[in-house]
Amino acid sequence: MKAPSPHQPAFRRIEPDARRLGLIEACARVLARAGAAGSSVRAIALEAGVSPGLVSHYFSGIEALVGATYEHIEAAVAETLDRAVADAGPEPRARLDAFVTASFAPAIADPQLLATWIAFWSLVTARPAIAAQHDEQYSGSRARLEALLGDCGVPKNEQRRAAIAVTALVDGLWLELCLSPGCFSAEEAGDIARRFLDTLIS
Amino acid sequence: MKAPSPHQPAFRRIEPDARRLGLIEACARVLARAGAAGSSVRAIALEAGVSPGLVSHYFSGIEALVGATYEHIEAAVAETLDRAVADAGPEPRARLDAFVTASFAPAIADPQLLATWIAFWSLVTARPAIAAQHDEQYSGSRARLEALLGDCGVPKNEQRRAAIAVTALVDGLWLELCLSPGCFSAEEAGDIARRFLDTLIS
DNA sequence: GCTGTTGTTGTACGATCGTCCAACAAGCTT
DNA sequence: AAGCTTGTTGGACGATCGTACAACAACAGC
Repeated sequence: MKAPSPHQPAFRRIEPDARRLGLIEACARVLARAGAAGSSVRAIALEAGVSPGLVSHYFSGIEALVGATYEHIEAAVAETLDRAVADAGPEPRARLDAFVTASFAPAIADPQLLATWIAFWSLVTARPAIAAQHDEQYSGSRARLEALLGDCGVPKNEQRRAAIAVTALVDGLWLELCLSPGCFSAEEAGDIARRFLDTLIS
Repeated sequence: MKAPSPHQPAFRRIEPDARRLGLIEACARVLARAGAAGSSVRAIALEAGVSPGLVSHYFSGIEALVGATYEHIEAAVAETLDRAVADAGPEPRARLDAFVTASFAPAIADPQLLATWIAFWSLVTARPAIAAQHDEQYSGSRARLEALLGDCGVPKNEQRRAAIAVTALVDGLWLELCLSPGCFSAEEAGDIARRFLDTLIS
């Protein structure tokens, strides 16, 4: 029943990097919509407007695709936070406040974003490569936070511990904000986090 | 090749509640070992030493089994924490310290325990019943913490916010401790949490 | 010991999973 | 315009999934 139109291409060839990106973004959308259990190769390929076989062609398996998706989303989150810090101006404490405030903005504290994290976390225990990827992401995130804290006068020998604490508090608030959005508001989460920063810096 | 021994029963009938519990504990072990993706009805039945059909007989589906497993594990965790608080004696601050310290003890901050949480979280977004179960667990946990904080002199109008903060910090530390155990130690996590309590109470 | 109840088994079923690969066609090169 | 490269298709494949159900057997009551 294909319409034998004069010459409508059945598909378009796309530059490999662009195709990879399209699959990664489709994976993120399916994870957000259907959760980890409903994110099959076929569902992702359909979302990307592509044949199922292409997933195997670009990724060694669906776990590799989830890993790449996590990496991509994490980079986007980090860029969003960095931009918020940059927009806050030169004052160190304002930059730190901007960091935690942006962590609870709608684009970040998004239940659908949590789906990608959960799918990734579910692989951390079993797959050493995924665990290494998580460690790298965590230490990178912590390093940025240590720099912000250092600018606010936190002594070097306390930066590591302070960064661990702030990361944990922000992540814990973020997680709960995603899991049950009605329990407390993003503003409240930001207030809690900023008040904690007061105790670290004063 | 079955040994036709004179009369070895092929199976034993067990009281329904005990059988339910056996399936729940088997589910927890499989989740811990194989993760959410590897926890099939067959794997759980094998772990429980039982036929696959029995799972359908006791639970409406595998999601219901995961929900019941979460409920069971969460109750066990709460009991462990309550016991630690009770063993700490009457002094309010010592009881609060015992609560956070126990939260990072090996039995609680266990990567295998995280698998149950992740499997459960992956259902929260899509299933309203699971979301309600999570909300109930969270508010119960927070209520216990509010009482401990109140005993330490935290004013009533600050208890809610303080409990949210402590829960988030402890959960964030717990999560990271499970995901990459080598990054920081349980003792360090306890120190961070107790120091945070100092700032809330003083 | 016999019988009735019912907890339990084991399998069949259709659906869906991830992976693979030969054939096809889009678009650049000549 | 013809050929070539290769990105892409689409279905086949075996494995595994969750569920349902008829047959069976363990155990209590008689």
